Order: sequence, then structure tokens, then C-alpha cells
Amino acid sequence: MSKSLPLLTPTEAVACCSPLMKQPLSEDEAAQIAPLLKALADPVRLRLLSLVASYADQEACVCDLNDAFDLSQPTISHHLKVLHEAGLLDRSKRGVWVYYRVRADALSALGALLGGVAT
Amino acid sequence: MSKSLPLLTPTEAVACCSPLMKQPLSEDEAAQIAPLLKALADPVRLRLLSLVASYADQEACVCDLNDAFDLSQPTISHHLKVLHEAGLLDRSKRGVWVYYRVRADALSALGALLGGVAT
DNA sequence: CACGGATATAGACATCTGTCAATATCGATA
DNA sequence: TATCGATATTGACAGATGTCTATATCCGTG
Repeated sequence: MSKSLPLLTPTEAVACCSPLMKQPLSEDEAAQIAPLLKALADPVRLRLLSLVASYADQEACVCDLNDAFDLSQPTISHHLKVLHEAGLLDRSKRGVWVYYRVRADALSALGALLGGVAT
Repeated sequence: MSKSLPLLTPTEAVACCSPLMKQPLSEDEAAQIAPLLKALADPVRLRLLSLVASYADQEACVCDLNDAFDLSQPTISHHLKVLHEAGLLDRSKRGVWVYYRVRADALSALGALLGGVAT
């Protein structure tokens, strides 16, 4: 951890930047956005995210996700944590089970930033 | 390097996937897309890309890019190479100078994939 | 309250990544 | 062709990352 930036949700972090094609990002803007992309930039996490998104209400139980991969349970837990901490997945515990839900707003804000499409 | 996947441009790699929110990515699809995001997931490369995009014709000379960062010339060269090899920047040499141009199609395809917006 | 199952954390390890200094390459021109 | 300036490559190194095993935590149920 170096100098910390103001705490923003991914949506806020992205929304305050103009689309990539319009105007150079400042150092701070880039520092806000890179971690979001870093969280996405792993094949397992990409599949996790899209798998969660495919469930009803874009919400899935960890118990279902573990079985979909040929990886240990702690590894899946780790990847879910990365996505959660990046603000791309919401977490809610119901009884013994934990559910993760896609932050569609964050994803679409990111998508708009890359694509240059207006939000 | 592990098992190699068929060679696709970023635009092709992304276009053959449905938007993230619609349907889980296959292992191969995720393996195609993750490297694109990995190339983007660095603050310096994000700034480089957006800086190039801000030039006329979305094309910039390396000589201009070097001065915009407090990093060594080889480091900038390295980041440009990463973006180029990911298919996000085109490279062309004119005399002594090298120009990089943004692959807007690749970026907008990626953006559409994340945002779930139809291309 | 003790147990069992669901999930998370800790620690270890190999690999990948970003950076730099040093050096190579390439092309224009004197 | 000798040189110089622009860009790339190489090699080194510290720190980040993905994975595992082992273990901890949390909660419902008997």
C-alpha cells in the first residue's frame, strides 16, 4: 500500500473519468481504475464473474461455484474475495451459505469507459 | 506458455463471447480475454493508452510518450510492447520514429463485453 | 453444548511482473 | 562509412500473484 486515494466505489471511480478515447487519464484516475481491471484480468475470476452473472438475480451461492472449477475451495474463496474487494461482487451471508451478486453498475461503467460509449 | 489457443485478434476473441452478463464464459473464452484485460490492468499502460488516444488520429510518436512519464525509456518501451502484443495498439515505423495507434475496435469490443451492451 | 458442514484465513512456494542500467539495433545524414 | 539520436532488447532484482495444504471460524442441528 502506498499513498491512499479517496475511497470510491468502482462505479464512482470510473464515472469521474471521461471515456478512454476522449482525454488522457490522470495518474490518480489510472490508479483508481487499474485495480478494477486487475481484478478482472484473471481467467478464473472472469469465469467466476460470468458464472455468478448467469444465476437468477445475478446472485450465486459459493457452494455452487466451488464445484464448477477444478481448483481447491480456498482458491475459489480467494478469487471471490478479490472480486468482492474490487467492488465487482457483493457479498451476503444467509445462514451457513454465502452468496455473491454481480455489481452490474460497476461492470457497465467500466465497459463504458473502455468502449468510449457515453454512460 | 501452455497449450496455445487459436490465434485471434482481440476483436475476434471478444466478439465470439456473449456479454459477460448473459452466459458463463468457457475456459477458452476466459483464456482469450484475460490477457487483454491484463494488458490494460496497469496504471502506466492505462495512461499510455489514453494518452495515445488523445492524439490526432489516435496515433502518437514514442518520442512524445516518453516525456509524459517519470519512467525510464526502456520501461515505456516495455509497456508499449505489452499493449501492442495484446492487440490494443498498432505499431508503425516511419523513418527513425515509431508511432503507436489505438485499436479502437478492440477497446470497444472489450467495453461491450464488460458492459453487456450489444455491439 | 458438541458436532459437522460451509466458508475464510494463514503460511508456503513457484511463477509472473514492473522497473532499471547497460547495451544493441536501426536509420538518417554529414 | 562513421556517427548520432530514437527505440528495443537483455539481464537483474524486488515485490506481487495464484495455488496448495492445513487450520480457523461461523452457524445450524441433534
